[in-house]
Amino acid sequence: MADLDVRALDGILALSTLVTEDLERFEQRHGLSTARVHLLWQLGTAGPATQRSLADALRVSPRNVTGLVDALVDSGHVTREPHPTDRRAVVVTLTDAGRRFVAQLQKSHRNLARTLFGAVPEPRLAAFVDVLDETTRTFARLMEEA
Amino acid sequence: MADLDVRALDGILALSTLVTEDLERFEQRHGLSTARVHLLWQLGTAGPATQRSLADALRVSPRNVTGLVDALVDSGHVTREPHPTDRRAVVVTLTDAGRRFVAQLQKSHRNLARTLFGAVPEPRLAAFVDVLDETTRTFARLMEEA
DNA sequence: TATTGTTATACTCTATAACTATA
DNA sequence: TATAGTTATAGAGTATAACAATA
Repeated sequence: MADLDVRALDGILALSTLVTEDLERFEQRHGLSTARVHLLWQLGTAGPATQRSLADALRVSPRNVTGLVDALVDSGHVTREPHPTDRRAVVVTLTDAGRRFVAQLQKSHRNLARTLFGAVPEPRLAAFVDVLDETTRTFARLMEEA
Repeated sequence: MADLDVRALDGILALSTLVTEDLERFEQRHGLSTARVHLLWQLGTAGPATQRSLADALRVSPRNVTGLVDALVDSGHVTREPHPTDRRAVVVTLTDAGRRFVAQLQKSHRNLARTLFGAVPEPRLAAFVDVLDETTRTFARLMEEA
């Protein structure tokens, strides 16, 4: 049996893989890819945005955002609107269909959380979240230093 | 503050993202992509394999394996050897450089586990791993049913 | 001058289908 | 007939560089 810390890391990755696969099935049922769903999720949580700010938020190139927005305009999930004051920029906005999709995704996310952790007693789950939070903060700090 | 189960799920995904980014930096330092590293990792843990069995293990198409092996032969990490009994098949084997890379990757993995979880007291970490294991088993079972 | 977004180009990962050699 | 792997083709995601319009 591997060390406890390696088992913890492998466990995180295994569970994350299962969750990701579940998300991909959700995406496929809606005919959307992970990259496009990321963009929709970003719009859903942060509101309408220029392509430049989307590129920064998603940490991809502006050229990449052009392609993703093209596809999402074609599929009817977003629209390009003129920026009110900067005529170089466009504002990408969710359509009704886009908002419905994001709402379904959020609901699916909550359902998954309940399915996964609903049976874990509250004190154990609270301790679990604590370890997760501490570890994430520690790691983020270490990565900034390096 | 979101429900505890949603916080647990989001925490898993956030930590997994950080770990994945760390792995990608490691890969880039070695001039390898995630897909190629998966194949090397598979060879490192399960030993030499035919392309067909690699396609099954990685759950990608045989055609995809051809491309990945082509690239890894070019970069000197694997070789194609004739199959001892089946002249249709090739056996993909790690070179010395491939084995060194996998060994470094495993070492980096262990170091990361220690960095992440080394400061967590053993009883808390054991409880953490228990929740992780239970949740993963529950989820895997549910997905098989569906 | 600097910034926003697009066109041009290219690379990787991925898939399916048709094909060859072998089982 | 069935299987292992390759060639042919295609599409998505990603990147950089050059460019046009605007700030």
